[in-house]
Amino acid sequence: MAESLDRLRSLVEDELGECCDADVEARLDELDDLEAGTDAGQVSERVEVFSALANDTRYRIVQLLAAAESDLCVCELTPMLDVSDSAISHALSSLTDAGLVARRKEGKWRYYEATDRAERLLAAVEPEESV
Amino acid sequence: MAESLDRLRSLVEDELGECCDADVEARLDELDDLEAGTDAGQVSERVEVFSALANDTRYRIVQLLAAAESDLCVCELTPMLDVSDSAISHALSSLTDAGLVARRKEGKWRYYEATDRAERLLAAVEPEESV
DNA sequence: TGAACGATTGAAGAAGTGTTCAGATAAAGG
DNA sequence: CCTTTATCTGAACACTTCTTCAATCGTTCA
Repeated sequence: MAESLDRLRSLVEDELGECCDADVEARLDELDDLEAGTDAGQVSERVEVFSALANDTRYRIVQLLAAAESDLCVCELTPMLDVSDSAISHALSSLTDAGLVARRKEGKWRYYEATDRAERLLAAVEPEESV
Repeated sequence: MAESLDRLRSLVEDELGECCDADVEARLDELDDLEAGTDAGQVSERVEVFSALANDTRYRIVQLLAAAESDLCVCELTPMLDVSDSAISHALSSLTDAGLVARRKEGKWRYYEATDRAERLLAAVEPEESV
Protein backbone atom coordinates (compact mmCIF):
# COMPACT_ATOMS: atom_id res chain seq x y z
CA MET A 1 0.00 0.00 0.00
CA ALA A 2 2.79 2.39 0.98
CA GLU A 3 4.58 1.23 -2.11
CA SER A 4 1.66 1.98 -4.41
CA LEU A 5 1.37 5.39 -2.79
CA ASP A 6 4.98 6.15 -3.65
CA ARG A 7 4.29 5.08 -7.16
CA LEU A 8 1.27 7.35 -7.36
CA ARG A 9 3.33 10.22 -5.98
CA SER A 10 5.92 9.87 -8.69
CA LEU A 11 3.21 9.59 -11.34
CA VAL A 12 1.64 12.78 -10.11
CA GLU A 13 5.02 14.49 -10.03
CA ASP A 14 5.53 13.47 -13.62
CA GLU A 15 2.07 14.55 -14.60
CA LEU A 16 2.36 17.99 -13.04
CA GLY A 17 5.80 18.42 -14.49
CA GLU A 18 7.98 21.30 -13.39
CA CYS A 19 5.76 22.61 -10.64
CA CYS A 20 6.20 22.90 -6.95
CA ASP A 21 5.71 20.25 -4.26
CA ALA A 22 2.63 22.02 -2.91
CA ASP A 23 0.76 21.29 -6.14
CA VAL A 24 1.72 17.65 -5.98
CA GLU A 25 0.47 17.42 -2.40
CA ALA A 26 -2.78 19.14 -3.36
CA ARG A 27 -3.38 16.66 -6.13
CA LEU A 28 -2.67 13.72 -3.85
CA ASP A 29 -5.05 15.12 -1.26
CA GLU A 30 -7.74 15.49 -3.89
CA LEU A 31 -7.33 11.88 -4.94
CA ASP A 32 -7.41 10.83 -1.32
CA ASP A 33 -10.68 12.66 -0.72
CA LEU A 34 -12.20 11.05 -3.75
CA GLU A 35 -11.35 7.62 -2.49
CA ALA A 36 -12.83 8.36 0.93
CA GLY A 37 -16.10 9.51 -0.61
CA THR A 38 -17.21 6.07 -1.70
CA ASP A 39 -18.97 3.69 0.61
CA ALA A 40 -19.17 0.01 -0.32
CA GLY A 41 -22.76 -0.44 0.86
CA GLN A 42 -23.98 2.52 -1.11
CA VAL A 43 -22.14 1.41 -4.20
CA SER A 44 -23.68 -2.03 -4.17
CA GLU A 45 -27.18 -0.70 -3.53
CA ARG A 46 -26.94 1.55 -6.56
CA VAL A 47 -25.30 -1.02 -8.76
CA GLU A 48 -28.24 -3.26 -7.95
CA VAL A 49 -30.62 -0.56 -9.14
CA PHE A 50 -28.76 -0.14 -12.42
CA SER A 51 -28.59 -3.91 -12.83
CA ALA A 52 -32.35 -4.07 -12.52
CA LEU A 53 -32.64 -1.80 -15.55
CA ALA A 54 -29.87 -3.56 -17.46
CA ASN A 55 -32.11 -6.06 -19.23
CA ASP A 56 -34.59 -5.66 -22.05
CA THR A 57 -37.52 -7.28 -20.31
CA ARG A 58 -37.11 -5.37 -17.09
CA TYR A 59 -36.40 -2.06 -18.79
CA ARG A 60 -39.49 -2.37 -20.96
CA ILE A 61 -41.66 -3.22 -17.99
CA VAL A 62 -40.54 -0.09 -16.17
CA GLN A 63 -41.01 1.96 -19.31
CA LEU A 64 -44.54 0.61 -19.79
CA LEU A 65 -45.48 1.17 -16.16
CA ALA A 66 -44.11 4.70 -16.23
CA ALA A 67 -46.01 5.51 -19.40
CA ALA A 68 -49.27 3.96 -18.25
CA GLU A 69 -51.84 6.29 -16.79
CA SER A 70 -52.98 3.72 -14.28
CA ASP A 71 -51.10 0.78 -12.86
CA LEU A 72 -51.08 -2.51 -14.73
CA CYS A 73 -51.41 -6.14 -13.80
CA VAL A 74 -49.17 -8.96 -14.96
CA CYS A 75 -51.77 -10.25 -17.40
CA GLU A 76 -51.86 -6.87 -19.13
CA LEU A 77 -48.10 -6.75 -19.37
CA THR A 78 -47.74 -10.25 -20.77
CA PRO A 79 -49.11 -9.61 -24.27
CA MET A 80 -46.70 -6.69 -24.73
CA LEU A 81 -43.57 -8.60 -23.81
CA ASP A 82 -42.67 -11.71 -25.70
CA VAL A 83 -41.52 -13.76 -22.75
CA SER A 84 -43.39 -16.15 -20.46
CA ASP A 85 -45.49 -15.05 -17.45
CA SER A 86 -42.87 -16.62 -15.32
CA ALA A 87 -40.14 -14.44 -16.75
CA ILE A 88 -42.28 -11.38 -16.14
CA SER A 89 -42.91 -12.42 -12.60
CA HIS A 90 -39.19 -12.88 -11.98
CA ALA A 91 -38.55 -9.50 -13.57
CA LEU A 92 -41.14 -7.75 -11.43
CA SER A 93 -39.66 -9.30 -8.37
CA SER A 94 -36.16 -7.94 -9.14
CA LEU A 95 -37.64 -4.55 -9.91
CA THR A 96 -39.55 -4.52 -6.64
CA ASP A 97 -36.40 -5.45 -4.72
CA ALA A 98 -34.59 -2.60 -6.40
CA GLY A 99 -37.31 -0.15 -5.42
CA LEU A 100 -38.24 0.65 -9.00
CA VAL A 101 -41.71 -0.79 -8.91
CA ALA A 102 -44.46 -0.98 -6.27
CA ARG A 103 -47.14 -3.65 -6.05
CA ARG A 104 -50.73 -3.44 -4.97
CA LYS A 105 -52.85 -6.50 -4.38
CA GLU A 106 -56.47 -6.51 -5.46
CA GLY A 107 -58.47 -9.72 -5.43
CA LYS A 108 -57.10 -12.09 -7.99
CA TRP A 109 -54.73 -9.50 -9.47
CA ARG A 110 -51.53 -7.72 -8.55
CA TYR A 111 -51.14 -4.26 -9.92
CA TYR A 112 -47.75 -2.70 -10.45
CA GLU A 113 -46.64 0.87 -10.87
CA ALA A 114 -43.30 2.61 -11.39
CA THR A 115 -41.81 4.47 -8.43
CA ASP A 116 -40.46 8.03 -8.53
CA ARG A 117 -36.95 6.70 -8.52
CA ALA A 118 -37.70 4.71 -11.66
CA GLU A 119 -39.20 7.73 -13.34
CA ARG A 120 -36.21 9.88 -12.49
CA LEU A 121 -33.89 7.26 -13.96
CA LEU A 122 -35.89 6.98 -17.17
CA ALA A 123 -35.75 10.74 -17.56
CA ALA A 124 -32.02 10.85 -16.84
CA VAL A 125 -31.11 8.24 -19.42
CA GLU A 126 -32.58 10.26 -22.25
CA PRO A 127 -29.86 11.66 -24.48
CA GLU A 128 -28.77 15.31 -24.30
CA GLU A 129 -30.97 16.88 -26.96
CA SER A 130 -34.21 15.80 -25.34
CA VAL A 131 -33.40 17.17 -21.90
CA MET B 1 -51.88 -12.91 -31.98
CA ALA B 2 -55.63 -12.48 -32.57
CA GLU B 3 -56.11 -15.22 -30.04
CA SER B 4 -54.06 -13.51 -27.38
CA LEU B 5 -55.98 -10.34 -28.08
CA ASP B 6 -59.24 -12.11 -27.34
CA ARG B 7 -57.76 -13.39 -24.15
CA LEU B 8 -56.67 -9.90 -23.18
CA ARG B 9 -60.14 -8.59 -23.95
CA SER B 10 -61.77 -11.07 -21.63
CA LEU B 11 -59.20 -10.33 -18.94
CA VAL B 12 -59.93 -6.65 -19.19
CA GLU B 13 -63.66 -7.32 -19.12
CA ASP B 14 -63.16 -9.30 -15.93
CA GLU B 15 -60.96 -6.66 -14.46
CA LEU B 16 -63.33 -3.79 -15.12
CA GLY B 17 -66.24 -5.86 -13.92
CA GLU B 18 -69.77 -4.62 -14.41
CA CYS B 19 -68.97 -1.65 -16.57
CA CYS B 20 -69.81 -0.76 -20.10
CA ASP B 21 -68.11 -1.84 -23.32
CA ALA B 22 -66.81 1.65 -23.96
CA ASP B 23 -64.60 1.41 -20.87
CA VAL B 24 -63.25 -1.92 -21.99
CA GLU B 25 -62.40 -0.47 -25.40
CA ALA B 26 -60.74 2.54 -23.80
CA ARG B 27 -58.56 0.32 -21.66
CA LEU B 28 -57.59 -1.82 -24.66
CA ASP B 29 -56.71 1.30 -26.63
CA GLU B 30 -54.57 2.55 -23.80
CA LEU B 31 -52.68 -0.75 -23.69
CA ASP B 32 -52.27 -0.61 -27.43
CA ASP B 33 -50.80 2.88 -27.31
CA LEU B 34 -48.37 1.80 -24.63
CA GLU B 35 -47.12 -1.04 -26.76
CA ALA B 36 -46.69 1.24 -29.76
CA GLY B 37 -44.64 3.71 -27.75
CA THR B 38 -41.60 1.47 -27.42
CA ASP B 39 -38.94 1.22 -30.07
CA ALA B 40 -36.54 -1.71 -30.05
CA GLY B 41 -33.49 0.35 -31.01
CA GLN B 42 -34.09 2.87 -28.30
CA VAL B 43 -34.66 0.18 -25.73
CA SER B 44 -31.39 -1.55 -26.48
CA GLU B 45 -29.42 1.69 -26.49
CA ARG B 46 -30.70 2.54 -23.02
CA VAL B 47 -30.31 -0.94 -21.66
CA GLU B 48 -26.69 -0.71 -22.75
CA VAL B 49 -26.28 2.48 -20.75
CA PHE B 50 -27.76 0.91 -17.62
CA SER B 51 -25.62 -2.19 -18.17
CA ALA B 52 -22.55 0.00 -18.19
CA LEU B 53 -23.40 1.18 -14.69
CA ALA B 54 -24.42 -2.27 -13.50
CA ASN B 55 -21.01 -3.29 -12.23
CA ASP B 56 -19.04 -2.21 -9.19
CA THR B 57 -15.86 -1.31 -11.01
CA ARG B 58 -17.58 0.74 -13.68
CA TYR B 59 -19.98 2.43 -11.30
CA ARG B 60 -17.15 3.49 -9.02
CA ILE B 61 -15.13 4.83 -11.91
CA VAL B 62 -18.03 7.02 -13.01
CA GLN B 63 -18.61 8.12 -9.45
CA LEU B 64 -14.96 9.05 -9.03
CA LEU B 65 -14.81 10.91 -12.31
CA ALA B 66 -17.99 12.80 -11.52
CA ALA B 67 -16.69 13.79 -8.10
CA ALA B 68 -13.25 14.79 -9.33
CA GLU B 69 -12.67 18.45 -9.97
CA SER B 70 -10.46 17.74 -12.94
CA ASP B 71 -10.33 14.71 -15.18
CA LEU B 72 -8.27 11.71 -14.16
CA CYS B 73 -5.93 9.31 -15.92
CA VAL B 74 -5.96 5.54 -15.61
CA CYS B 75 -2.93 5.52 -13.37
CA GLU B 76 -4.69 7.75 -10.88
CA LEU B 77 -7.78 5.57 -10.88
CA THR B 78 -5.88 2.33 -10.40
CA PRO B 79 -4.88 2.82 -6.76
CA MET B 80 -8.51 3.54 -5.81
CA LEU B 81 -9.96 0.43 -7.41
CA ASP B 82 -8.69 -2.96 -6.40
CA VAL B 83 -8.64 -4.49 -9.85
CA SER B 84 -5.91 -4.62 -12.51
CA ASP B 85 -5.10 -1.81 -14.97
CA SER B 86 -6.44 -4.05 -17.62
CA ALA B 87 -9.81 -4.35 -15.94
CA ILE B 88 -9.98 -0.59 -15.60
CA SER B 89 -9.13 -0.14 -19.23
CA HIS B 90 -11.87 -2.56 -20.27
CA ALA B 91 -14.27 -0.75 -17.97
CA LEU B 92 -13.40 2.66 -19.41
CA SER B 93 -13.92 1.33 -22.86
CA SER B 94 -17.47 0.12 -22.08
CA LEU B 95 -18.24 3.41 -20.41
CA THR B 96 -16.99 5.36 -23.39
CA ASP B 97 -19.11 3.25 -25.74
CA ALA B 98 -22.12 3.95 -23.58
CA GLY B 99 -21.46 7.68 -23.70
CA LEU B 100 -20.90 7.98 -19.97
CA VAL B 101 -17.27 8.95 -20.13
CA ALA B 102 -15.17 11.05 -22.49
CA ARG B 103 -11.47 10.63 -23.12
CA ARG B 104 -8.80 13.18 -23.81
CA LYS B 105 -5.31 12.22 -24.95
CA GLU B 106 -2.33 14.11 -23.63
CA GLY B 107 1.16 12.83 -24.26
CA LYS B 108 1.68 9.57 -22.49
CA TRP B 109 -1.62 9.82 -20.62
CA ARG B 110 -5.30 9.49 -21.36
CA TYR B 111 -7.56 11.59 -19.23
CA TYR B 112 -11.17 10.64 -18.61
CA GLU B 113 -14.14 12.64 -17.43
CA ALA B 114 -17.80 11.89 -16.76
CA THR B 115 -20.34 13.16 -19.29
CA ASP B 116 -23.52 15.06 -18.44
CA ARG B 117 -25.55 11.96 -19.05
CA ALA B 118 -23.50 10.11 -16.45
CA GLU B 119 -23.96 12.92 -13.96
CA ARG B 120 -27.70 13.00 -14.51
CA LEU B 121 -27.90 9.26 -13.91
CA LEU B 122 -25.87 9.45 -10.71
CA ALA B 123 -28.19 12.15 -9.44
CA ALA B 124 -31.29 10.20 -10.41
CA VAL B 125 -30.27 7.03 -8.64
CA GLU B 126 -30.07 8.78 -5.28
CA PRO B 127 -32.88 7.69 -3.02
CA GLU B 128 -35.93 9.91 -2.40
CA GLU B 129 -34.88 11.78 0.73
CA SER B 130 -31.77 13.24 -0.82
CA VAL B 131 -33.49 14.66 -3.90
C1' DT C 1 17.24 3.52 -31.55
C1' DG C 2 15.83 1.22 -27.78
C1' DA C 3 14.42 1.06 -22.98
C1' DA C 4 10.73 2.40 -19.94
C1' DC C 5 6.18 3.34 -19.11
C1' DG C 6 1.13 4.25 -19.59
C1' DA C 7 -2.54 2.26 -21.71
C1' DT C 8 -5.12 -1.06 -24.66
C1' DT C 9 -6.42 -5.55 -26.64
C1' DG C 10 -7.70 -10.46 -27.11
C1' DA C 11 -8.23 -14.93 -25.22
C1' DA C 12 -9.84 -17.86 -21.63
C1' DG C 13 -11.82 -19.67 -17.49
C1' DA C 14 -14.76 -18.73 -13.55
C1' DA C 15 -18.74 -16.64 -12.06
C1' DG C 16 -23.14 -14.67 -12.82
C1' DT C 17 -27.62 -14.00 -15.30
C1' DG C 18 -32.07 -14.89 -17.90
C1' DT C 19 -35.40 -17.71 -19.46
C1' DT C 20 -38.21 -21.70 -19.35
C1' DC C 21 -40.50 -25.62 -17.32
C1' DA C 22 -42.94 -27.77 -13.73
C1' DG C 23 -45.09 -27.33 -9.74
C1' DA C 24 -47.08 -24.45 -5.79
C1' DT C 25 -50.22 -20.62 -3.80
C1' DA C 26 -53.99 -17.98 -3.27
C1' DA C 27 -58.42 -15.92 -4.51
C1' DA C 28 -63.08 -16.56 -6.97
C1' DG C 29 -66.92 -18.86 -8.23
C1' DG C 30 -69.60 -22.70 -9.39
C1' DC D 1 -65.12 -28.53 -1.80
C1' DC D 2 -63.13 -28.62 -6.39
C1' DT D 3 -61.88 -26.16 -10.42
C1' DT D 4 -60.19 -22.33 -12.63
C1' DT D 5 -57.37 -18.45 -13.11
C1' DA D 6 -53.57 -15.17 -11.93
C1' DT D 7 -49.31 -15.10 -10.10
C1' DC D 8 -45.20 -16.81 -7.91
C1' DT D 9 -41.17 -19.93 -6.89
C1' DG D 10 -37.22 -23.06 -7.52
C1' DA D 11 -34.30 -25.80 -10.37
C1' DA D 12 -31.88 -26.27 -14.52
C1' DC D 13 -29.19 -25.00 -18.31
C1' DA D 14 -27.76 -22.04 -22.08
C1' DC D 15 -25.78 -17.84 -22.46
C1' DT D 16 -23.29 -13.63 -21.07
C1' DT D 17 -20.07 -11.14 -18.40
C1' DC D 18 -15.90 -10.03 -15.56
C1' DT D 19 -11.41 -10.33 -14.47
C1' DT D 20 -6.78 -11.73 -15.27
C1' DC D 21 -2.78 -12.84 -18.00
C1' DA D 22 0.13 -12.15 -21.82
C1' DA D 23 1.13 -9.66 -25.63
C1' DT D 24 0.98 -5.21 -28.13
C1' DC D 25 0.74 -0.24 -29.20
C1' DG D 26 2.30 4.53 -28.80
C1' DT D 27 4.88 8.16 -26.48
C1' DT D 28 8.83 9.91 -24.10
C1' DC D 29 13.51 10.45 -23.18
C1' DA D 30 18.24 8.93 -22.52
